[in-house]
Amino acid sequence: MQVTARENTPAEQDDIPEQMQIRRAKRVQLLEDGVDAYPVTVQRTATLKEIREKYAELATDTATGDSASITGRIIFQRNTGKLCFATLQEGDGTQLQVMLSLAKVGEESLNKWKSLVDIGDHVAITGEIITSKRGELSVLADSWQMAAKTLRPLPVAHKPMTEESRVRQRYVDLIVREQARDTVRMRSAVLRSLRDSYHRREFIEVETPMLQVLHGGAAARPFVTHINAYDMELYLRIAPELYLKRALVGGIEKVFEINRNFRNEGADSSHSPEFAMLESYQAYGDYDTAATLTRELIQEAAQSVHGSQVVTHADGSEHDLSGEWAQITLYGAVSEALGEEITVDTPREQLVRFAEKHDISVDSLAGPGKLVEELFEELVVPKLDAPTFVRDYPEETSPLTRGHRDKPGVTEKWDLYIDGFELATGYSELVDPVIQRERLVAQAQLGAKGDPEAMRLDEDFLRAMEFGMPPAAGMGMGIDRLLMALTGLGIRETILFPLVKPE
RNA sequence: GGGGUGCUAGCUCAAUUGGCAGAGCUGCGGACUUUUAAUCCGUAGGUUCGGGGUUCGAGUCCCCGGCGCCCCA
Repeated sequence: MQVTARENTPAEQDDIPEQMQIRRAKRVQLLEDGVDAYPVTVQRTATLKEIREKYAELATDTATGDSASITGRIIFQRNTGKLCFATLQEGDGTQLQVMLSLAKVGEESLNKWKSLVDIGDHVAITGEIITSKRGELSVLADSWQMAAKTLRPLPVAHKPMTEESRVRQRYVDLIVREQARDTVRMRSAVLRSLRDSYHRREFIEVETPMLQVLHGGAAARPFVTHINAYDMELYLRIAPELYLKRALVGGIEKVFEINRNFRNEGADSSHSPEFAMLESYQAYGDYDTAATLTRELIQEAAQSVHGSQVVTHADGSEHDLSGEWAQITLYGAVSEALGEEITVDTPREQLVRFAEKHDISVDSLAGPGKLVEELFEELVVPKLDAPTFVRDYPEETSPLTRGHRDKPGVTEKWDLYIDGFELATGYSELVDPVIQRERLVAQAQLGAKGDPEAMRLDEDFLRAMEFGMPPAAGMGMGIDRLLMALTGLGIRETILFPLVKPE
């Protein structure tokens, strides 16, 4: 049948590719035949998955006598003269073959199928459940109906799309690539596992402000926005911490939040400007409590999505997350890497010499604590593949953290590293409002000197602290990074629609 | 921020020193009642990311811009 593009304007014909013009013409042809190319509903008595499960053991070349109405997107077509095959796919990727024969549907219906149906279209088929002579489970159509005509051709199913195309047109990626679909489902399963784990431990999930008058709770550059009603600047939050602590003051003793943070910094393969973050606080816990909880959350998530605490990454490598995890101290690890003992009392000049010896550039404003962390990141972090808690960070770099109960100069803080990147951090929280104020004032003074990452003074937060926050364990974990640790994927693969610059 | 590199048909990719812009799949026409990325025959499809320049001639060389990727800071 000759298809013409009769209802397209000349301008459209000039602008759009030939294959899209043809598909538009097929849509018009359906309408002229009195057929809705986008019916409000079609009959569906079974999913493809249900049929696959129910008839899994059907022998080759069998007619069941059972009828079903199914729907799906066509992903392959194999047309012969009087018998047509197509492979339908539904949302979870389940596929099922349909067959249309001249004998069953008649010449006119078969010709319409061959001339108006394309790969990518959603169709509805009613017919008998059979197996073909090659043994393929199929629905042999008595009738077919267009469910939704696709106007753009799908990419070649057996050549991978470029990474950029996959990210920019995730909807297409999801149609053609199983791993894209699996990743969405795995992320959902991980989030459900985390929530289940918290609920089993009687934590309460809350949602704290994402639009904030003051940004705080972390050292990061915020996104700035404007509220017309008050005619003032607002910030997108960089962390929920200061509000979750207010909740703790108010008596919500076990609290967690899973939501988005926004940081106006670099965007590359491991940093996204918006990212999902988990934070939780537990009254009368400390950083050891938080470490145990974090390990269990991750192990339970691994168990629920992989069925094992030994997770298999996309590249086939196995990573054992089971059992107790290594615990090292920051100063101990750096000392070992340097081959010389360093402590909180090691003078800055000596640390600078160590840095220069290992070709590590030094920020002229960096204090000794910051320098030790930089030495750690360069010399130790790349080797931390197995899950490792790194403990006891310098007070200088952790202004919201309690000083260590035994070791002067360091704080009760750990960072959790897996596969060489930082996945989570935990604290014995600082609850003394006087010390808290001193440290926040010092931060605000840094901000006044031009450090864009420094925190501002949040008087309302300090007022809350002055009402008394119980001793508490705190923990924060990047959800996107947790997905990376469980799958081995890049961050842009774990986020369904990552931010990309417009084309 | 610096360096390198890429952008060509709907998709994935070729194109020698600067010399007719191609292939596979997809599409379209035809054949085929058991295919599995069906097969066979025929055929269409291009602002080579955008703009400027050099040249008889630019996908290719130069300049400016856009969007990626890699490395470094």
